[in-house]
Amino acid sequence: MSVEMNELQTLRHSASHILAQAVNRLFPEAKLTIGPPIDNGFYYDFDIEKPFSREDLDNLEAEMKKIVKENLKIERFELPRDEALKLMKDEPYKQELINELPEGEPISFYKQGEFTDLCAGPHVRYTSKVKAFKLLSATGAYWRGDEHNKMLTRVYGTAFQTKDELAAHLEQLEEAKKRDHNKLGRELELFTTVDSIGQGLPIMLPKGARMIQILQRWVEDEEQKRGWQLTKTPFMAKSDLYKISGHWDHYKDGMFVLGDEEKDDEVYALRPMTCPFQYQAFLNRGRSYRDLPMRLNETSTLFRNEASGEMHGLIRVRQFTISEGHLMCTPDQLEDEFRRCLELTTYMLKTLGLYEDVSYRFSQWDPDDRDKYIGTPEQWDEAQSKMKNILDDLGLEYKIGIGEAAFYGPKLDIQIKNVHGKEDTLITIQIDQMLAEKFGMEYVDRDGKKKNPYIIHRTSIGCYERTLALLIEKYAGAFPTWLAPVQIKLLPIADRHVDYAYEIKKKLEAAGINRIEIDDRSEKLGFKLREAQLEKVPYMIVIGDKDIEAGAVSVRSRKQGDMGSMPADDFVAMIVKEVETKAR
RNA sequence: GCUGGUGUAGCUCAAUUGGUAGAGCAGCUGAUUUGUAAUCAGCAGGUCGCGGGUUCGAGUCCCAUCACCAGCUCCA
Repeated sequence: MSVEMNELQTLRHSASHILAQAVNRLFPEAKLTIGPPIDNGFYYDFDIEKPFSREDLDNLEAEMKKIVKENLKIERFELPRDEALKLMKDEPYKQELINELPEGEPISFYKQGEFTDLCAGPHVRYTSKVKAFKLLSATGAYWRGDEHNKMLTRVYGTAFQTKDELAAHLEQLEEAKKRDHNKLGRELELFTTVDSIGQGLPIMLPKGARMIQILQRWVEDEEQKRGWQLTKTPFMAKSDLYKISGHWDHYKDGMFVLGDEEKDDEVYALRPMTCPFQYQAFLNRGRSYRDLPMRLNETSTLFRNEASGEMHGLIRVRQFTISEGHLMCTPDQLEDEFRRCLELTTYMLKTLGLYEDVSYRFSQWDPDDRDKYIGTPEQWDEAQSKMKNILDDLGLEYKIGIGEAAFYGPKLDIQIKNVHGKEDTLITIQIDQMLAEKFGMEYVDRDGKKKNPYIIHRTSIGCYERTLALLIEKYAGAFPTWLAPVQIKLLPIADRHVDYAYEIKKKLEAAGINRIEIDDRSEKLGFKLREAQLEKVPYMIVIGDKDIEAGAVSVRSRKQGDMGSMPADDFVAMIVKEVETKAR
């Protein structure tokens, strides 16, 4: 971390030390842990009885300003291990860190005024360099990111070279909040939640449900074109099924189990994944190599009993619907089929306008955490090297995520960041050579021998709820016309114009455009237009005497502003074309 | 699950040291019939998230619980 640190990171790192110094002055009982720079700022974790309040943060910020003003020199020095431990005798966490430094590695410290911290550096040379900073929040975080460890108090802050940059960043944070799908999606009446239904169980309102319907129809049609066959499988199964798949051993905490294992003869569970259900379609009869590749897709509703603190709007929920798919193939079909799965997701992402926003993660198992996975190290090596070859052949740029694999195999995860910068998996394509064996899935090969197929688990568009959430944030609610729950708002100026508005609506509907609203309230036109703008409608059509006379409509587009008057038929043709091409 | 924060009308927010809930917008009913950010008048709307407790009296204090938000951990 030390060597590659850029100027801004160095500045932020020093800001975190200034924060630690301020904490030392105002809360001398606090124990120091670590305080690195991060993407948009820095944090520092403290072990302290009572977590910091907003008021505490304000006081700390004031103290930090003092330290900056004191213009302390920041000096580096190194110590042998025994002296380092002695210097940090009141800092148990620092001692733990010192003890873990490998023999021979220098143990470096940075000193500014009365404050000294164990640190690899580098830092700015004087505290006065850190002029523009702000403490943002205080939250809990486990020591070393392990939930079995003590929870520390983490202070998040940010720092910039100049006050203007800081102000711009803070404004950007405010702007981001306005795009937050969880706020916007509720305001636009796409979804809501209800206390009595429970956490992570959103209600899709008509507009949100309509959007999901549009996406789903598009996805199912596109997949069908590409050789996928739709299945419909049950939402629940006996525990027997999950015992075969390994879910019972590896995923039970994440499942909603119906009944009591101790008392009941049979226990059911809602499905957390589609795999073992969809495999039954393959198992329906004997298969030969001629049946492969067998591509099965399903618009699949899943249930996962997420921990209560995990739920977040439409991004993390307990019931969701995924564009699921499982593909059974021979070893020599694997690469080509994997590529085709990736092409499909790329097509989906490009059409949605999210392609530029994603990054790729090659999620591998963690050999040191064997309990989390089924299969042997040899099987994992094989599956992972297969996947690596495919990814490298495709020339895909990816990072590696150790311990991020599914319990049955490695994954290519397509990651996306939400409006707050938090990353989630949008889409995943996985290679699995373990479950086929567990389920006795076989095909007869050319040589007359029975073999287990490779299975690709994949989604094309991800789960609809999460994808919708990202779309809300991407477009700030102003969806492309093909996706908009209301595409056209018709605004008659006076009552005598309402009939004509209905005529235009009929014309549009005859052409297959049916997401139309007529606002026939007796309000001033300006007011109606404002309302339509707040609803982020792509097209607003004003209808008055002149329009009726000319058989025209006055069009105001969200993108192009006032487009003037055009013949009604021309407008219909324009919209039809726009929706067909999914133009943004 | 953990740490912290927040719950008052559909939305945004008020309510003195504890004294019995109010405004704007939205909604509804009339009137108005309008060409680009708010036409006028009236009406209705809340067991202050839910449940206990303290008190003569609780939106306000205490306990418990549910939901929402940020972060951690976990994950699509």
